[in-house]
Amino acid sequence: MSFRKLESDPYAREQEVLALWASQNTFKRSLEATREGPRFVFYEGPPTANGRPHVGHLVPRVYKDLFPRFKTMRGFHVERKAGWDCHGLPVELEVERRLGLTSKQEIERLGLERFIEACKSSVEGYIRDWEAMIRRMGFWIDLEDPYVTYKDPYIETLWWELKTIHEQGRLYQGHKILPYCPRCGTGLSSHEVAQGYRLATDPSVFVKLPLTDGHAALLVWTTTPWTLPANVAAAVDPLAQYAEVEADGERLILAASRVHGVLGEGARMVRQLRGSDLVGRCYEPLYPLASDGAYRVVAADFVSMDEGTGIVHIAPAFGEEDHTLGRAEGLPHVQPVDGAGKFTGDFPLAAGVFVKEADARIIEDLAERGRLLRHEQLEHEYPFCWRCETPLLYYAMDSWFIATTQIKQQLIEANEEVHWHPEHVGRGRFGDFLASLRDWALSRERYWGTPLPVWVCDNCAETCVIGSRAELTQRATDPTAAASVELHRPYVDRILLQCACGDSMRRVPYVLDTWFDSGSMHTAQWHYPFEGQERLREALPADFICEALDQTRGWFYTLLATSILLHGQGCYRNVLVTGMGLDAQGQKMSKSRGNVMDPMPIADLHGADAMRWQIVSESSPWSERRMSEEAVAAARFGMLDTVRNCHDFLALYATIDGFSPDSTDVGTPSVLDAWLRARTSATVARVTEALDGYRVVEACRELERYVDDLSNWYVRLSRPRFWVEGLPGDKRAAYHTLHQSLCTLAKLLAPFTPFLAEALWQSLRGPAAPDSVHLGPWPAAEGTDDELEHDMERIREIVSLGLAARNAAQIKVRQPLAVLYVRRNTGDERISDGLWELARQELNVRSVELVDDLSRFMAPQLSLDFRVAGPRLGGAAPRAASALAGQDPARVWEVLQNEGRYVLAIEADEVTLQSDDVKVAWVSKEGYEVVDEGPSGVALDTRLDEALIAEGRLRELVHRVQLARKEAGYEVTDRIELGCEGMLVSVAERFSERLAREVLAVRVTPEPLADAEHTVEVSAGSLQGTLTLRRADTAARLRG
RNA sequence: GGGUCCGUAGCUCAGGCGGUUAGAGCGCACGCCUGAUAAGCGUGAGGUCCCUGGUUCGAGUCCAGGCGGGCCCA
Repeated sequence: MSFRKLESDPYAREQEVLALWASQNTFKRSLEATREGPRFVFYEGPPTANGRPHVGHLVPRVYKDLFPRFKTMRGFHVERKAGWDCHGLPVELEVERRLGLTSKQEIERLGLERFIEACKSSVEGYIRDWEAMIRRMGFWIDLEDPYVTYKDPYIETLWWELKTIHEQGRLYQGHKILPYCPRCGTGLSSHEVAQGYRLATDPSVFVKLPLTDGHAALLVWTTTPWTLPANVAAAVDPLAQYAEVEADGERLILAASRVHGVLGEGARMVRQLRGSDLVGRCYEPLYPLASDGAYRVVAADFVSMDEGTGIVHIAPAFGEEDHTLGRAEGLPHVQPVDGAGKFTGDFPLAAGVFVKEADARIIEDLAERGRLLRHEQLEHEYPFCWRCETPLLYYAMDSWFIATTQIKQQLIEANEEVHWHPEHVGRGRFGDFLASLRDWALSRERYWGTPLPVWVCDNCAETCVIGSRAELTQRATDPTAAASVELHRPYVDRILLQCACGDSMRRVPYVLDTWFDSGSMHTAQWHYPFEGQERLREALPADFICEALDQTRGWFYTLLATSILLHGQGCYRNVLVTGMGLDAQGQKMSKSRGNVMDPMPIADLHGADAMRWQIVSESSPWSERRMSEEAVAAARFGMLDTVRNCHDFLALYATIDGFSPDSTDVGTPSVLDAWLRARTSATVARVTEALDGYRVVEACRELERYVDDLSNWYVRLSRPRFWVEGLPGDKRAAYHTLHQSLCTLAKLLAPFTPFLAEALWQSLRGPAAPDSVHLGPWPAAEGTDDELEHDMERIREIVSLGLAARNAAQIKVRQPLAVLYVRRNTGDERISDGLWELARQELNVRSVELVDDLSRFMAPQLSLDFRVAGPRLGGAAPRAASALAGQDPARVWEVLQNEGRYVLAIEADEVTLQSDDVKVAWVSKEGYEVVDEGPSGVALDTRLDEALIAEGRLRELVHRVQLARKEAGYEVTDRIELGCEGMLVSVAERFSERLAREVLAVRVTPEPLADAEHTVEVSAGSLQGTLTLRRADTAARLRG
């Protein structure tokens, strides 16, 4: 058994650990080892395989690795199946860019086969990038058996799901107004639209609609002038007050409450009328595109009085409320815009022009015809396509829906059972979303996605939903082709089904919203129900899922919705929501902003562990975090290197002494050892409790405090114990304690920094121990001792005050002092001698004494408080002040304390001072240095006598020799011969034995060595002279 | 406009049952230590706890309103 220093280069260290894990198959074995344990079910939220991973993606992934590792060490079986989300518009867009395509027409011209295959290879490429990142970062997830949403078995499960939903009567085809991307040529679901709201500048126009029966015109307002050609009605609130006013010689009608806001002071009231008075009246169309029944005033309940004119322009083709109203009112449907968002020939003024670009032309036309009151620019939030940034249009479209509103109550109830971390996401953001739930618009008119398994008869319009490949084969006109067809467009589109009517059925041209793919992973990852029935039963619901906040309406929702639909229950118990990863400037990291950071170079420079530690220790999972190389470096040097140093300290001496961790002789533990054991146990307890409650930062803070105590107290104070020759009981105890502590620390760090933990473990473990820290059990908290922890804290406080006193007195620690007086605090009596001894050593004082108060080490300094005494004494105040300065302050203070007053003689006069006339400042008396900080105070005796000075010189000399040894490059075990000269001789002779022992000198001579290997001049105060050194074995060789 | 979180030292963040003098780490300054040495320790400077008002003997903390920022929704 031999210890070695840990590799200090993070890259090299982590590569060694990765190689170890690979060769020993550690991850798989950790799963096998827990096979019989209780399950802790984890679901992997599949990364979208459409971009390289950046550091922002690391945030949830660190937690997704941390908790499974923790639970595994706690004995749970934590299966971790990887997953890849492969379909969707983003993939298509990327491929379009790569192939230089810009529209659906071009894709179809190219041929769907080539397009789909390009999508496939694009996805595969990104999966490989992700795999490389996951491996490098040490994330343990089974990459060899992932679920892949574009593979046929996965799709087959989705088909089964849709058929099941269809059989529940919850899959329907509807005609609804949907946000539509004219560039992508497809409608978007509400959660997709949610991704793309942005501040935009649009025209804001007020348009006049002259009534046919009178001289006034209705005033309407819109921010989408391009919808005006499709106007067929104007809606008013029948219960609201409207006003006919005259402004600039025109008669206008608008809501009474809007007159001031829209027209300002200049409008003159002509008459008041109710909204219901207007209903049914007709107006001159702006563009006469509609047939009968249009261009009239209708009543509606959604008319807002907060903005606009209180009269709403109605275009049923372009608004959901308009559409509903249009149906109810029997208004004609005017649709002058085609699928690409361009005006058709029905509207010659702007035929072929993209609607948003036609705004200016329409405004100009209306102005020329005197129909425009005014127009301006308005900044507001407007939805854009979340991938291609094209402004969305609201369009009446055919679409397939899942009637999720039917299961709204179940969703809400299931959500109440979920433990959200933080709680407010589940309550607020997610809860609100469920409360205002809408049906799920499922279909997309695209190519790279799960095909909607719906076939419709060409002849009789019979509809058929297919739920499996077997069913497809059975119903197909060509069963052989159907049996092996790839379940993607265009291949599957070629499969025709036999209709009962004798004609053939054709698949509808839609693919699914990709969120249905990933949201179905609880079921589709097992290819259920065709396979994996047992596994589904075991793994529903998940105990733990974790993704970033932006998944709230995405994955978190679609998982829950499909689970309720298919299994009648929710599918996750704990959700840990992480904040977004921002760049160093606080900007959200995104491809379009161009501020993404590649994790790999940072990992190679500072280590995956440092990145992991930085992420988990800095702030709570759900807070946003700025990612930067500097922050990672800080984690590395602040925490990880401190741990490494503690280990290397042990390794240095353990190697010299041949210490074996397996020896059963634990030596004779000191109070310091007892304290570290107690401290370790307390840390285990606190870290465990914090992780059980998903409070990660709290766990990290505990570990940081512990590592600080270990390094800056235990190791520092224990150093002399390791310098002793041989292996006495105290030294063995120190080895055992430090070794045990580091082993426990390795286990505690394993979920956080798995590489460093493993490297520690490999160095420290005995032959009987598990061959990976990740295969070992989580440590148990045994033997805490609150009283001892508390006493040590008190000792550290006293040491800190004592050092502050030395600092103030400017006496270095190397100079021994006689005594430190400590003002007694409650509980100080019970502190053991061993602890007091630590304080003596650390402060280099002969004794530490408890006293009841420190006043005898201090003297008062008195001065007149002019603010109090001035008004009372008037002109006498300055003379009183100088008289006071001439008194003995101690006596004045005593009298003031005892009698409350002091009589000052000033020339022939006398002045009586009261207690509050005098300001007092306490200063240390000559020969003492007092540091008093509220409840704790100490007084250091700074007086030196001959013996102390001599001791100080010895310490100085030892220090100089040690420095010289180091400069000479000697090993810590090398014996030396030492030659002293000049004023060093007297010190060396007086303390020859101690000097020799402390610097490992076999011989100390009172003159310079003749054949010295190293010579240094010493000049430290009165200590002047030359030191000469030579290694003893060199000396022996020379003599021999 | 609605929901939600956040605003504390130069930076990153704790604290948040109301209670002496508001903390930590990093950075900075000064010093110490030197057999962990490309380490370690101490001390110090540095704060309008976003603002305004309220409750209270007392508010960083509770309440109301506002300002600023993030995310989500409309």
